[in-house]
Amino acid sequence: MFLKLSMNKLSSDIPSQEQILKDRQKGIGWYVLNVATLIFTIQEDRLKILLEKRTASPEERKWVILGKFLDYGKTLEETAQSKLQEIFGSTRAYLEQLYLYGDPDKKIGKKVLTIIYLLLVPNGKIKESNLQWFPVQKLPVMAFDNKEIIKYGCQRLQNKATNTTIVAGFLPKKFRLSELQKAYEIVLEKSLNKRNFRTKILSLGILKKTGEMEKKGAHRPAMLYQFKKEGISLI
Amino acid sequence: MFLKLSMNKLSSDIPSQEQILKDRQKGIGWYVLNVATLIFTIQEDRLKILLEKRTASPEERKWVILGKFLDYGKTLEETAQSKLQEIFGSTRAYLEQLYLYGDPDKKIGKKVLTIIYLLLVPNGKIKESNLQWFPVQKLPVMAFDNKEIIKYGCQRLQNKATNTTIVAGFLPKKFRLSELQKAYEIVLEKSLNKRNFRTKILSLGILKKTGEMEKKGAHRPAMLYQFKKEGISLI
DNA sequence: TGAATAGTGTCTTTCAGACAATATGCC
DNA sequence: GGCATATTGTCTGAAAGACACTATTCA
Repeated sequence: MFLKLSMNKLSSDIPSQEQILKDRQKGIGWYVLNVATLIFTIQEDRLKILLEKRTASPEERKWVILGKFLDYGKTLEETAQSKLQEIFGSTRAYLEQLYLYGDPDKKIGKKVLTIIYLLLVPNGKIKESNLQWFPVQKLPVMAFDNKEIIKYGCQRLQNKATNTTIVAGFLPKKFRLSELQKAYEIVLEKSLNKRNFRTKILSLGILKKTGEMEKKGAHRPAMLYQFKKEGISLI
Repeated sequence: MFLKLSMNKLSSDIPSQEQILKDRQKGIGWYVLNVATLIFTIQEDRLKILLEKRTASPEERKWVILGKFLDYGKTLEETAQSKLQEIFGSTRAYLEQLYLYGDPDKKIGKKVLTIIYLLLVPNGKIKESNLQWFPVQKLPVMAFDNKEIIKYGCQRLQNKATNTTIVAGFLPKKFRLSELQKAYEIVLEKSLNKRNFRTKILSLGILKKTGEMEKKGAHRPAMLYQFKKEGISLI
């Protein structure tokens, strides 16, 4: 039955059974690639990650990292970002490749590879209902080994935050220096000295005043800054 | 013809044509994974990389990065290291995953993914004749986009050398401090102050004296050091 | 005027960088 | 002794860290 199917629908961009069998002889496996996205944001002064609830077994009702399989003709980045488009209706985000997992299930030979992407978004509203933000300090019951993957992602984020401006990915385009400092403090999980933070960040010459002030609350208004160029810099 | 073949040899660890076609409908592609290894060493006070000469077209006689396709039941690391075993008869090396390339050939949809691994080996003898060490400053004519990949690998190596002990991967287990300094100088492409280098590296507390001295040449003998633990540390 | 956050002055400690001296082997 | 590399002493200036002060808004 399925042989008929394969004859009719064989398209140029999919491998033939013949090729796969030949490759098997030569010790070459065929795989699907799961593009997994660790989508982080800062909400309520906490680092949060976006997760999805499983509706099918196995591990039904447990939570998982978002992911999407790679399709022919798409790049990895396009695939990772298309997730953002679905969820937020926007693709403004910092995006970075983290790690490819390819550990096989020794018994059957696993046919799924997983590439992890790190995405930082300014706090956004979710359009889908099966998704939810969770503080990384307080994750729900997670399926498979997803908890460890998140831990690894947090670690990389922290390392990167130590010597780059990566946390800028959490902020709007224009921001107060105290907002930037707060973002660092949340990610690094330690408080910073205001005087030293401001001196350091301004001495790098990567920020510029917008000229606009933000008046909010019963206190002195703050200058709004923005980065001179997109992307992250070393600090 | 090949349908018959597929019926006879269908094994449990390879995907069926039926599954691949179903996946195609759902926007899921199937790929082979090339595990590419950037194998670096230091020879004659230069950073060198191990390359292979192509014997088939296209790009015949041009040089390429070493690589091996991932097979079922193997891990990525195992695959990368098996290359070392073939070449040097040993797998002692520093190994680190760098980057997954998945940019498609827009016309046909590329079916090969490439994961780049970085490997540092102490200067070793090659068993195979179609391989050759090349200084990274003086690469031969290279096939495809391999030159850019090597450039990227060198950059990552340099970045990593700036704040870790990664260059230890080039040294034998026991070494002189001046050897270690030399390795840093070659990778970072700048000379370092002897006094400051020694103070810094010793203050980290990651090295210990072996008690052995190396007498070589008409000068004061040097203490041999070794790392307290395997792997790389921050500096 | 007081509460709250923005922004600055300045001292101390630490560390990177530079230069130079002494130590110990072999010939 | 002379050469070559190993090892150590010490000065200087820049940056990190800590503490305390002044500035501006609103209620």
